[in-house]
Amino acid sequence: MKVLLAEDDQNLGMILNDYLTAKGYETILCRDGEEALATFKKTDKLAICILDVMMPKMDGFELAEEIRQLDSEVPMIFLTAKSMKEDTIAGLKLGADDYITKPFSMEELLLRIQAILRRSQPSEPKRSQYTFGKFTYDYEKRLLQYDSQEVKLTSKEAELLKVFAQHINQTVDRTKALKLVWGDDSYFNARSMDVYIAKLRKYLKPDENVQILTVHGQGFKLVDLS
Amino acid sequence: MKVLLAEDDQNLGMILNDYLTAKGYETILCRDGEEALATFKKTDKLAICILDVMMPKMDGFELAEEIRQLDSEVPMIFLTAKSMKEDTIAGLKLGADDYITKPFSMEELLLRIQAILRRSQPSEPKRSQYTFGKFTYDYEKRLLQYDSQEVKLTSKEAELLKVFAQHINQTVDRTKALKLVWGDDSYFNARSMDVYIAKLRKYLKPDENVQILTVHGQGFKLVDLS
DNA sequence: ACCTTCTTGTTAAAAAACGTTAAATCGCGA
DNA sequence: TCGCGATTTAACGTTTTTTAACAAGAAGGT
Repeated sequence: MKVLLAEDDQNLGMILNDYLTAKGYETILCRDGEEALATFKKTDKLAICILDVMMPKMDGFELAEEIRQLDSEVPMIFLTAKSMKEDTIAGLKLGADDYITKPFSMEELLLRIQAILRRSQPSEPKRSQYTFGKFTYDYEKRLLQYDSQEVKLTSKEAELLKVFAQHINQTVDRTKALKLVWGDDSYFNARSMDVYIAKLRKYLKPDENVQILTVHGQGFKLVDLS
Repeated sequence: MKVLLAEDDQNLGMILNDYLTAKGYETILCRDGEEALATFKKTDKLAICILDVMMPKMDGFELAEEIRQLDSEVPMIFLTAKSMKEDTIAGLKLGADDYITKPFSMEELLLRIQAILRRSQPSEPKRSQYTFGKFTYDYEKRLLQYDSQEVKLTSKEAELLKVFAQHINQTVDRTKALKLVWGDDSYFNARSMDVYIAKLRKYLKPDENVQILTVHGQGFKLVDLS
């Protein structure tokens, strides 16, 4: 179980790191917000993020916002210096699942982590195989199958389809998809994505119950109506 | 899913409000017992009430009693200042479903809300198909059908029609519709909505028994007279 | 009833977003 | 380096949404 730990205080960082490691978590400790964001982008299957609010370069709130853009599911816990009401409000608006004020005991933090993970567990496990309509899509193999037909996808096609498959029947924001697949959302990447949307639609044509709908001004939605 | 929130502490009120809103609930925050009771009376389909015990004008217990008079079903959770045994006992007598002592984590409250809602409502499957008059409307497919005709709706058209379809024969406030479809209710969005109302009316013309009536100064109402 | 003010209806034009196709460029293995 | 598939850029077409302007309707005061 991977835990992202963003804490600039060397001392507290080490303590948390050691404690959570001892409890069986695989922790990744980052010393500032930017480092944490970079780590988040390149780390798969993070179970939870524990973010200090006060950090150099990028504070916990900015960090949380960026992370939410990339992943609307991953739970986050804030570490706040005092019981600052504004802090907790700001944090909760960003979709934090909990917050804990310093000083706190390790047990307390652990309990909250466990409580949150217990709940977020039943949310579908990260697969690499998806089905929608009459299709089977294997992300690892980059293979989209229908009846006995199969199409080999390129890496961008595969990444993009994975994003939609993971959010089936939910609209995925353009910027979110762009950040997940292209890393950032520039104008040209956006146009590039439009081209790829067209490609995916072509692949999905054989089953009319599966469609990529566009939500104008917002994003796209892979719907399965079968 | 509507949640009535009765909490006089401005700060905690906002935190709860924001958190639950972020989690997808439609919260209505009231600052005292009387306001909460008034709100309860005029609000339809409340899923659950979260009541602070200590409040001005009317405390949580009185409020609970009044609410029970009006609705013997609606679940209630009490927020108590301390782990006061008498409080919890008194509350439970009034038909409370749960109580939680301050301070508590958001996570904890959410879990309890979910637990109660899970058992009080076998989670009705969310429809995406509606019928009114001779029409069939499928929100997911964005398809409005009449006889053998069918119209493909744009995303805004689809969203707006869904809002009306979900409140058939009830008037929907302008601001409510605006917030649901456009995200906020600015002047320009309001004018935009008027344009869309016209579009929907055009689509609905084939069946004169189905109409979008305007409730001047308030909103619109989709009526089905057949 | 008449006037005023505010709200809503209607239509057209402007602007923004998205779709499609093809050409240009990139990157990598032969 | 060449070739080739993958990806990006460009150009142009289409659709959706917003904005504007004006007409019509409703509400309230005199």
